[in-house]
Amino acid sequence: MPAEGPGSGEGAEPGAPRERRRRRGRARARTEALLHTLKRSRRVKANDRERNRMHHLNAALDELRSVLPTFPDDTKLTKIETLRFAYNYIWALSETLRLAEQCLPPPPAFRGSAAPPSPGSDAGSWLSSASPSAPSLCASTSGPSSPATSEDCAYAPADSLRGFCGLPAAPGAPLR
DNA sequence: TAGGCCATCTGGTCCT
DNA sequence: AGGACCAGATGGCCTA
Repeated sequence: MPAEGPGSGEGAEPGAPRERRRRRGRARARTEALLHTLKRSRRVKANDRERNRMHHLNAALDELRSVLPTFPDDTKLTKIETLRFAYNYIWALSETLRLAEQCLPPPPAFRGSAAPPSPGSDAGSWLSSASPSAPSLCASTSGPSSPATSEDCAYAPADSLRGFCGLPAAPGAPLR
C-alpha cells in the first residue's frame, strides 16, 4: 500500500524551483511505491499460482501412489520413492507380460514340477535374471527404514506371473 | 541433534 | 504482459 500523505495537495508558490523539486520528489516516491505494490501483488499472484501448481502435482502423485502396490497397505511412499517405484513397477509388469507370452500355453513340464517363482523365494532373482540391466523393483535405494522392503520388490511381478501362467494368484495380489 | 522430507517463497527463463 | 515451469533457498516437522 502506498502511504499517501495528507499534505499532497498544498499550494505554495507553484513556480518556485525548490517547490517544483519537492513535488517531483514526492511524485517519484509515489510512483516507486506504486511500482512496489504492483510488483508485490504480482508476486503474491505468482506465489498463489505456484502453490496451486504444486498442489496439482502432488494430487497427481497421490493418484500414482494409489495404483502402486505397497506393503503394508498404508505405507506412504515419499515422492522420489513413488517415482522410482512406478518406473520399476512398469518395467516389472511389462517383463511379466513378456514372460507370460512365452509360457502360454503352459508347457506340461512347467505345470508338473517346476513352480514359478514365489515372492519369498527366487522372485528377486527372476527379476534380476530377466534382464541384466534391469532395475530393482524396490522403491528406493535407501536404508532399512525405507518402506520398500525386499518383500515388496518381489511382490507384484511374482503374483501376476502366477496369474498369467494359469496358476492361482496368491492372496492379496496387487493386480486387479 | 542431525538428517530427511516437505511446503512455500522467490527470481529467472521460456512460451503464448 | 502475463502465465507456466524450474531450481535454489528457507523454515517447519518428524524420526533415528
